[in-house]
Amino acid sequence: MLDIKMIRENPQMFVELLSRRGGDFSYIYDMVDKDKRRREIISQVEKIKALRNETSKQIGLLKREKKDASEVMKKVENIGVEIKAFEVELKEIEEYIHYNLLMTPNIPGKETPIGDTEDDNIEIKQEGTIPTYDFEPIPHWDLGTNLDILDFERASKISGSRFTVYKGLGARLERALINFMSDLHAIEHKYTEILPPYIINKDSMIATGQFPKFEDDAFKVLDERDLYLNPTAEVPVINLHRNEIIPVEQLPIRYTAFTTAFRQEAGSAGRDTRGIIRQHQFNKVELIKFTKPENSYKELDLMLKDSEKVLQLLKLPYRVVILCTGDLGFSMRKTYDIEVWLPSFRTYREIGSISNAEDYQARRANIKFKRTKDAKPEFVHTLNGSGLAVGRTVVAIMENYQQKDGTIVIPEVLIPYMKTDIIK
RNA sequence: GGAGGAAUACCCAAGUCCGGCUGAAGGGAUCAGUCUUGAAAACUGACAGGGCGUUUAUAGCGCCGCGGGGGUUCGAAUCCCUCUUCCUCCGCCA
Repeated sequence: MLDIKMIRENPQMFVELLSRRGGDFSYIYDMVDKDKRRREIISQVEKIKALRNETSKQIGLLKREKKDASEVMKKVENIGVEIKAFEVELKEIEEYIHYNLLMTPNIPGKETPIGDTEDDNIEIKQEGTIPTYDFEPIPHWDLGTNLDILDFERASKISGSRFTVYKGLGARLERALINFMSDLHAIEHKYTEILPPYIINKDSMIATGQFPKFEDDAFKVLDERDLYLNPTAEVPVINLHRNEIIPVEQLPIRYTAFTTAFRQEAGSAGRDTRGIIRQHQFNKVELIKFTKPENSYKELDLMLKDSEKVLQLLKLPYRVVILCTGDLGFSMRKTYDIEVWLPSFRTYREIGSISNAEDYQARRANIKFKRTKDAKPEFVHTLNGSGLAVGRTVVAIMENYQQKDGTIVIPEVLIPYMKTDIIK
């Protein structure tokens, strides 16, 4: 979340920056007014409390000396009532401010281009050559059904729409990619591997920014506890350090985590209904970093390179874009999307997203570090990126490596994991 | 699922029955110093942090803080309610 202290210094600047995302943020001014009232009340209440503490101490002294304290006690009797009245108002104001801060997205960074839709994203690089075919490339859902490695019909029997059964070498391809990506990041790129819980509490969802605004996107566990299915490894892994002061020598912390992610896709009805591009359940290998503020953009670019490496090794053509303000995620200051070429779509599709939240999530999650033993704690910067979405990588391999006879050649780096060089 | 027990500062731990000189004893670890060529030992000293408010201020002062939240009271680590986590035993289970 944003810092109310900084907002009150310059509210119009925050309103202007937030408006770049689209929407009305004029309520910020009201928050600043409420914050002023909040501080007034605190000053008053604390004066009264100081008096009460002092007087109570006197009562204690008198009683210990077996003296009569009833007169002094009468004097303070009503102090509690007075405090309570102030605290009712204070609580109301604080809840208002806190809720609005939770509902307010991050301000876009300087390098985030202003725009409304993904059409305003800026392409910064293309890599790999788009393959040409002497036949009409077919979409992955047909390839998968023909090869009997993806089973959509039976998946809907078991679970419903937007679920898929992987079968035979299809299942092995998914598993091979999970291992290939995890090995690359954990062993080659030196990220510490994490295997987190997939069921997550509400505090964690609030800390990374999913809640309260996007509660509809999560699968809720039917249980008296407030528990939800993991929507992305970003949530459990950032929350590893919630309410912690990280020893400065540990920074930067780099984690990689394979998780299965679950999403309602509530706002995507009718989009990508065929195939496995958009599923309620999908696998992802994620990269997460905690850094000092001054290093976060350097680490962001390194993270982008680590993600790109997956596609380079798989020899898949892709491009990188910078998301514009209208496409930027709620908690993020700056985001790169990696988009892979899909022949049957004749376009690039998102396969990974690499973002810097700066201190936005750290402030929500209360994650700090101290430069020295006596220094004041500062918020870390949090970064997260895909490394990559596994299901979409399966799609990219199937489509880009398809042959005229309907078979799929396995990329060389995956052969040790697949124990075969072709799916037929 | 059943029956008990516990949560105090970096760690261990006293205090909780019987509320007030406990804003938290004591020990360990750590840091600094004395001694030493250096180190160890011994001795001396420091050692609650974090948030909030006020403020030019990482100075002062104040408020909060003994697992979290709430309550009783002039006053709560101590009493009451509630939640969470951990431990022991029984049952069940991959």
